[in-house]
Amino acid sequence: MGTRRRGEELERAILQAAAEELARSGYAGMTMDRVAARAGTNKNAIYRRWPHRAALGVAAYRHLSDVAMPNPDTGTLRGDALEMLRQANETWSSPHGAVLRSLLAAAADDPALLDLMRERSGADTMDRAWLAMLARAVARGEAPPTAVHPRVAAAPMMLLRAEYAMRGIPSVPDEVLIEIVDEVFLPLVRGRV
Amino acid sequence: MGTRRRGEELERAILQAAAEELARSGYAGMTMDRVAARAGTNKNAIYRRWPHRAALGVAAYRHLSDVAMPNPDTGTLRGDALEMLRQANETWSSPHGAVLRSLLAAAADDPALLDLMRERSGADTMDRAWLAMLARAVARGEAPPTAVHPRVAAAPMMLLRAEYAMRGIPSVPDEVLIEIVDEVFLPLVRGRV
DNA sequence: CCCTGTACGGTACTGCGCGTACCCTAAGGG
DNA sequence: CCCTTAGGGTACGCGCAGTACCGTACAGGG
Repeated sequence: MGTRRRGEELERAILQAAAEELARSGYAGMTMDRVAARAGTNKNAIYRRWPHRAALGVAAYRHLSDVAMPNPDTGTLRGDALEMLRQANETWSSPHGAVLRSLLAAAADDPALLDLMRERSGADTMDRAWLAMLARAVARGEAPPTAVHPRVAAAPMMLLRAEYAMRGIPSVPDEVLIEIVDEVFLPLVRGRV
Repeated sequence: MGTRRRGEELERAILQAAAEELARSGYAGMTMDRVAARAGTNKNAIYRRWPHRAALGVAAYRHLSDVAMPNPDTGTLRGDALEMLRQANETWSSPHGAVLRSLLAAAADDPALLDLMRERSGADTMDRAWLAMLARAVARGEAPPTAVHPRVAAAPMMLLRAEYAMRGIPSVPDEVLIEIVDEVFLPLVRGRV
């Protein structure tokens, strides 16, 4: 048979297959044999590139997602915060987000996965976006300067994440996002004198 | 050999063995074979009582834990909140908490486990304790009446939980608890006018 | 244009863990 | 005292991670 794929081409095929398996069965259901079969190759070619399943999982996730970091500027702190949460909620509810959640869940029992996820998680970038948002609010006189604080910036996303962890999974209703902003985030900003 | 255990006695022995395995290796590392061996019996006796590993895991967890709900009354809102967080942190850092976290992690991939855990999580009781705490602060004139709100009450524990999810595992340092109280919880209470 | 090293493909195998089947044997109630 | 019931011993079947071996196509240098 003429064409035997090599190098880049094969690697893309494997990542594609792994991503499809992730989307279909989650990380727990992604088996090396099925990935190999779907890619039309065998486990050898996979293990020659990634040392274990966790590495492949993270690589496949990276392959299908280049998440654009949102940076809304609606003119009000409330509008910006709500927009950030809505975009995050949308991302995490999507099939793509299901993959991410599945990886995060698995990471709790798999230190290798946890390390791999931490660097790629984009949490830092997210925090910076929130801090920038707060700085703009301060510049507008909408918030006291003391509101620009890492814990304040990280709180809303953490609450949203905890909401996901508590409910089964699917999607957090918009009312919850509004409550997080109106009952927690804005009072918190206001209270930091 | 004269004595062959039956019924209640055997069941307690199995649960005890399962709890010890949970404490030693977490849920992911609790194997049916080892539980059977430690209990001095075989998998037959286990599967006759619980349909699958998840059921045994939850049953074993219940067997070794009747968590006392803390209800501190230090005289100040700050003292109460810090005490609640410290006790939660201690519980979750303990072997017992490790078991709980391990079960929760596994629950993300195992719907049966998730259902079993939800009823036993004690989240409601926890929220009530925080609301009572806030009500006392209001009575002392330490907080505005509007601060008594479910989202406010739930926020600190959610932040602590998110902190656990982010870091690898072991224990959240006390400084973080203090920051959650001083930089988030108290300003939040103050800002709810 | 051949020759050789390297990567791919095929396959088989170890090790482990869940869940099941089968058969023998001790308990203990009628 | 016997007969049903439940425990004990053991051996499976199955699926999956990761490894080993070997033959073979491909690329690139001579």
